[in-house]
Amino acid sequence: MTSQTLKPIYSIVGPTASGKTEISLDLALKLGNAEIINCDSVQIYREIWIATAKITEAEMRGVPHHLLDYVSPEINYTAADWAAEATIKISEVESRGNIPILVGGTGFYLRALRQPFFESPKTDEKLREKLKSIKEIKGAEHLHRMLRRIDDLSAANLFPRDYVRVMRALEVFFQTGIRFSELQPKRATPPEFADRITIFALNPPRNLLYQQINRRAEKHFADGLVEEVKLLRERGLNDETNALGAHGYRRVCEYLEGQRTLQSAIEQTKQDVRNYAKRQLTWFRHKEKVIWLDGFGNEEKTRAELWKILDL
RNA sequence: GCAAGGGUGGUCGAGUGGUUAAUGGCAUCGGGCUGUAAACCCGACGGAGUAAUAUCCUACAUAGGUUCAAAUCCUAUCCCUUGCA
Repeated sequence: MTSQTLKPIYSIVGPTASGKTEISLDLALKLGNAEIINCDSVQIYREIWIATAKITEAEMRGVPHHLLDYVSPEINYTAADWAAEATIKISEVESRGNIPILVGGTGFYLRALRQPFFESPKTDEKLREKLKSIKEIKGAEHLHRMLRRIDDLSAANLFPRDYVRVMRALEVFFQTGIRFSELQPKRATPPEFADRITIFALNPPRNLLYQQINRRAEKHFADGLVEEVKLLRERGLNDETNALGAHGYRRVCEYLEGQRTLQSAIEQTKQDVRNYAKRQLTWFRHKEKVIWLDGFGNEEKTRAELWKILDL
């Protein structure tokens, strides 16, 4: 089969605030038979709107959107959960004769889809709580020492303070009795469609991107981010959830707890998002084979470049 | 005007005669990351130079001085903060 006859799947990635939504929507409209699948780890959550820059019904202009705004914010969703859902969505879209476009900034999710994880158990929340309290009391390094005793190889590959990964390795062992390092080489086979995905990555000039991020953070606060968080908390949503851990939300929580001023919450949010954007770029530079589009997604020249590549 | 305390690298902030471009935080840049990923973690970070060393510059408000040696002590000047007028 040549690339001409393969059914294409497109993906638009890039740092936050680079204009992924705009360009992917236009791509979908130009293709005429495309459906968008969200690939952003925070936009999946319901009820958190303002600081996620979620597209509205009206803005979708008739293009079907999937895996958007569908998970309850109490749930701590994972990359594996998303990958499983996305796999199903892709086949559904294609069975309708349509083209899937994966859009979002979470490189790790995209990777979980294209190169699935090895077989390992779901998170045991109770166990995680237990490990967390050990970390609080004895420090991250103590967890690393525990890991060294049961799985020296994994421990050697992880920094002592990287407790998120150390905890996962410990959890896998406690839940299965098998060392994480033994499981790790047992890669699952990639899905059939993995090689059919063409990834485009937006790459606006760094300084302009940072400016855009700052403006957007200001706007989110002006649009009532604080009120949104207040409502969610009044409804009993815990600050510890992934959903409230998102940029902006976490800083508003701190503000509402009296730990910082409103102004400092705004400034820190800007900073968080800028740092995040840089990490996203690092990911796409090294982890995925992407076609770079220099510029914002809402710029004419960026679009023109994409249409040219796709011969549209 | 008087009194007291200050002026340190992009920024905040330690240091208060003696390895050393100067602890640490932040920013910035680079990187890692297989079930928390908008998370978590690691590295570089005065300038020039080298593949890397070496080496050479320039630095703790400014100008002098003391000393073998000064961001650190002294003098003058400029500026800042607070208190009293």
